[in-house]
Amino acid sequence: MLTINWKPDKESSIPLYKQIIDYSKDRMRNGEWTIGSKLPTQRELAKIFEVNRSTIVEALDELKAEGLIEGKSGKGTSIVNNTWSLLASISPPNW
Amino acid sequence: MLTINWKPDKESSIPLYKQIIDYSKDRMRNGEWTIGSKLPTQRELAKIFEVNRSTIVEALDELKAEGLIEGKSGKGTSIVNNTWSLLASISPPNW
Amino acid sequence: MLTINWKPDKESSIPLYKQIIDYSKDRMRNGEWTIGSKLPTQRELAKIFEVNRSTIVEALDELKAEGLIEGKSGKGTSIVNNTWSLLASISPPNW
Amino acid sequence: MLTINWKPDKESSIPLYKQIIDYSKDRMRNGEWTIGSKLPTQRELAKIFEVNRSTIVEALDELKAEGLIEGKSGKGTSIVNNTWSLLASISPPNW
DNA sequence: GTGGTCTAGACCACT
DNA sequence: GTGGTCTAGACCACT
Repeated sequence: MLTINWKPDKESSIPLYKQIIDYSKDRMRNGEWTIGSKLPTQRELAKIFEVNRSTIVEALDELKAEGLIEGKSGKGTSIVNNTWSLLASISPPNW
Repeated sequence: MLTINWKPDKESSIPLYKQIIDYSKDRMRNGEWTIGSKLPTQRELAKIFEVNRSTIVEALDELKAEGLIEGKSGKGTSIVNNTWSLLASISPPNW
Repeated sequence: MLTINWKPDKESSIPLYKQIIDYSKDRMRNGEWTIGSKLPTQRELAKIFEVNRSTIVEALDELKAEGLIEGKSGKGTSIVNNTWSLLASISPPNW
Repeated sequence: MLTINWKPDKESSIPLYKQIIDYSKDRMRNGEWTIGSKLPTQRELAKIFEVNRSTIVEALDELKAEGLIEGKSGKGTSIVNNTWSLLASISPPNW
């Protein structure tokens, strides 16, 4: 299980769910969140980040849509990392 | 009639109507917009600032509420400046 | 113009827009809000009730759907009361 | 789950939420959306129609008020069709 | 000026 | 997970 000691900035003009997405991607890029590792449950994440669980759902939805994580009902959410997607969001390749 | 060559920044995270309020207060503080001078019509302001007229109405509403301007139906809007109000919004007096 | 000195209860489990609908219907039933009288503007109601204008719009939408009020762009909202509709919503007649 | 391949026309002068209401009623009239079938989630509909979820909610609110659909927290929205209501909105009977 | 429409974002209740 | 509620902000049409 991943450990997290960070909170989104509620004063920031960047939406909470986007801050969470960015934070998660950073962790994956850094290799801190490796493929196969499991995320805390949505309820736990909500407590850790001190946001509503719906905000967590919104962030995870996007990460799922980008193929970075995978959630199976009742089995938690895991990193299925996709290096290409992450690289692409930094700077597009010039092939 | 006052001349204006400034536009709010549509990319800013500061709401358009707030940028317009701030800009107006600055002009009054600077003494560029003196008591008694008339503002362009709402429609003209909308064109000048490149925003919707409703956004102008919203900004003028607040300036009116603060007693800085006064609008009479069919007679345009004029500065009735209130130095105290403006000072107050910089730093509160310590009486 | 109707005078209002009431605010919805933000702590209540009843949604704000529903409290506003109920309050409005009560005023009409009591005959305090008579046919033809004009409501304050949506923006004023928002200030009076200390809610967002969207919440006002949501409440007025329902009253409109029930044929109790009528809103005209640029001309405000008026009571067009329908006694039958109001009675029906208290208790169904037993004919 | 119902399949949808249609989008409201953003250029139309008919409000988006009204287009969505009309489209939905047509589907029900045609018998394509049968009683008991489930609609996609509000968030999915928003993506499909390329509008904000609030616009979806506005449309569903009306369909709900007309008794055509029913939404249950955490359980999605289903068609509870009311043929009379639909017929009535095409042309009133001449009894 | 004002009602109407729409977007973006967030939280809650209930499952 | 999903419907329901609410806020803040902006634009448009019509007067």
